[in-house]
Amino acid sequence: MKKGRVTITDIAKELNVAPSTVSRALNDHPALKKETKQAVRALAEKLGYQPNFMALSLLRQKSNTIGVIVPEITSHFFSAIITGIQDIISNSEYNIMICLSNESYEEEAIIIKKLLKIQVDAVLVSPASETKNFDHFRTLQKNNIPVVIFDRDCPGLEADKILVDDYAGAFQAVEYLIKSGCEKIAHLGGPLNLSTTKHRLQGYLDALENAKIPVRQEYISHVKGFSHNDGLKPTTELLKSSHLPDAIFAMNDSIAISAMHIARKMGMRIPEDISIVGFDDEPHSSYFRPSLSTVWQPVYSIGMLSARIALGRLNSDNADNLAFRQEVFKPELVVRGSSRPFIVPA
Amino acid sequence: MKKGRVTITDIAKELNVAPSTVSRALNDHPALKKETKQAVRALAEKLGYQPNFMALSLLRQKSNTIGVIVPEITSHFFSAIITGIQDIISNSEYNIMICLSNESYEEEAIIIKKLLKIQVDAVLVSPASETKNFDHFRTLQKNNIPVVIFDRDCPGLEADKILVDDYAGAFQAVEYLIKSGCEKIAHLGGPLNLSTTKHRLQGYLDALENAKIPVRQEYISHVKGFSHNDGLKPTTELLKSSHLPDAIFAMNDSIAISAMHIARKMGMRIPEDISIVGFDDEPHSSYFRPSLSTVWQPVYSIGMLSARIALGRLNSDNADNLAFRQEVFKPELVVRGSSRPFIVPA
DNA sequence: AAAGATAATGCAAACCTTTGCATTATCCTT
DNA sequence: AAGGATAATGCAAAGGTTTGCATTATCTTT
Repeated sequence: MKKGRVTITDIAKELNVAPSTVSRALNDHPALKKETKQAVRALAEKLGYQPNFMALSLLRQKSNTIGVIVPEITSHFFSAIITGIQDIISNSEYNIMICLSNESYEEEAIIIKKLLKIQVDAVLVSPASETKNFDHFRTLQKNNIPVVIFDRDCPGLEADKILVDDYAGAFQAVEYLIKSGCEKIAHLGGPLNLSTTKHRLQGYLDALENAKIPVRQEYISHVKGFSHNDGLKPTTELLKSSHLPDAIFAMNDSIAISAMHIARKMGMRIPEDISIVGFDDEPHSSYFRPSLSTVWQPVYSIGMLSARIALGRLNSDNADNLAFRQEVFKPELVVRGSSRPFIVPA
Repeated sequence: MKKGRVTITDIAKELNVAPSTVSRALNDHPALKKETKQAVRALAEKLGYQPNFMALSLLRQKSNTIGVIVPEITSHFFSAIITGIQDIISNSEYNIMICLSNESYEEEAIIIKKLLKIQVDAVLVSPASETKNFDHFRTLQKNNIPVVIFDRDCPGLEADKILVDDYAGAFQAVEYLIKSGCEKIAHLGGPLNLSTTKHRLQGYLDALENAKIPVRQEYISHVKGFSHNDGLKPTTELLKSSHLPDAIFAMNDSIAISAMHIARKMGMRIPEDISIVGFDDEPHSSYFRPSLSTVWQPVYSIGMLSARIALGRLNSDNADNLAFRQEVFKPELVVRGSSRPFIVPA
């Protein structure tokens, strides 16, 4: 008995042919007798031959692996994007390697070194909230590894980008709040160096200005994290202020939920006393009471398109000179019970 | 200029030594002059030498990759487990490859073929709900790939297993409902071939029997999926019945949430008219109103332990003859607002 | 200084597959 | 039947690294 896997050489020996012949038979090379091909294939089948992936990788200098870097995976937002990516990539010859930066620049840099080491063929990345410098992404590009940025933009970095029009989403949400009669609209925002939260803030500001409502700094707070617990303290402080807001536009659903929680705890009625609008439209958001008004994003599509673009870069030979693509998805306001109704006039 | 990456041979040529010497220098082989080592290392550093991962893989016949198969990733449950796995593996020499079976046996089988093809060193898997036959996992084992099963058991399969005592969790939950005064307790269960939901059902049944409460078949329904929407119809039917239950024990939080939703829609008060208890303790569950009583599971620990056990198998040489480990975590009942209070007598 | 011991390095195979080029076998044509 | 054309297959390198064994260089000892 031979040890280990069946190799092309095993088949060659048994058939008294050269390994190259076996290789050609399995790859359907034209200059080969039909009988030879059939004999080789039959034996390969019989022995359960499986090509050695590592040998192939070494030969082609190609790992057939695509790296995906996300800040975290426990929120629905990123897990849904990843599902979209998976669904596209799993139908290709590539495998994906998911890495978590935990919103840390340092971890992100380490991940990139790791991906460089295993020689991934492409990288999809949504940068950590801490990340301000993008040279590590440029390092990938210098090594001829295409980089696709999704959701969170990297200003100044030349790369394919799949983004969401956070500005428009925020503007729309705040405009709606204003039209529904709110005047004292607060914003629970996120880190300022993150494109998404920065644009949401800008949308908020411009919607106010557009309606000639003066901006009040005490209505704007910047939440440290992105999960429920992170929103509790800022909301509490906001609602303890002497100038009580009549609406809160939160940077995401989790924060909006914790705002709802605190507001109710303080005896406020939603939406009668205060309207609350989130961002993301997580699946459970519609099950809260009242159900959460929010801004929907096409998460699954973001994932799929990012993956498709990466595959496109990998499959076309002239990929390098192709201009970078930048796609911006439109989010959509979903009005539910946590904000006052407002019927758009015909 | 040389093309492509710097190799060990490039360094060797420039220093007029053999590639083997360079290799030994970089690996700190004892039989090498200090000066040689230093010279090699200096040049390697200067040229930015990076060992070729594929060549190493080929040589060692080892991909340094661990496959992880989960049914889905959008629920908090699996994404938290994966985070636990990641946190352990990322500190090792291994990389992980996450694959989604979408609860499909067929996709699971395809994934395993793929993992076999890329020659992963180990596989962590939580089988799809459809999966009844485990031969594909045995195929992995036959190829000397350790398999670690987590959360969902595979009866009859010999492997390392990290499970949760779903039976105890369910029993505890239902026992509590009984003690809090509920008598007509319904169960929204899952697929019967899944160990987790089967054990939860059994815990429910035994808790009733233990309290001498007769089991009523019309109180037991089997939900097709695991997400909010899947629970709507079964709950509606349950609550339309002439024998209205005074409690619902749902197989997970999402289903419990949709049960809460429907119950309230039908005008029932929670927990006055009906108590509702879930399973999983997802982060947002405590933010619902009323907050959801549920059974907490140590998701992160499940992930970490699974990963540790896999690494253990890979690192010990005598791994094969080591007995399989089976660890069963204890879940914990978390009583919140969706069920009637009950103070345990001292 | 020569022999023997030891330290330092080189050679080549191994891991597995593909592929350009060389070679051999087969066939056709005159 | 011989020459040339063509069909079929083999050889060997390449991809990058490690490692057992062989070899060379250096040192020690008498």
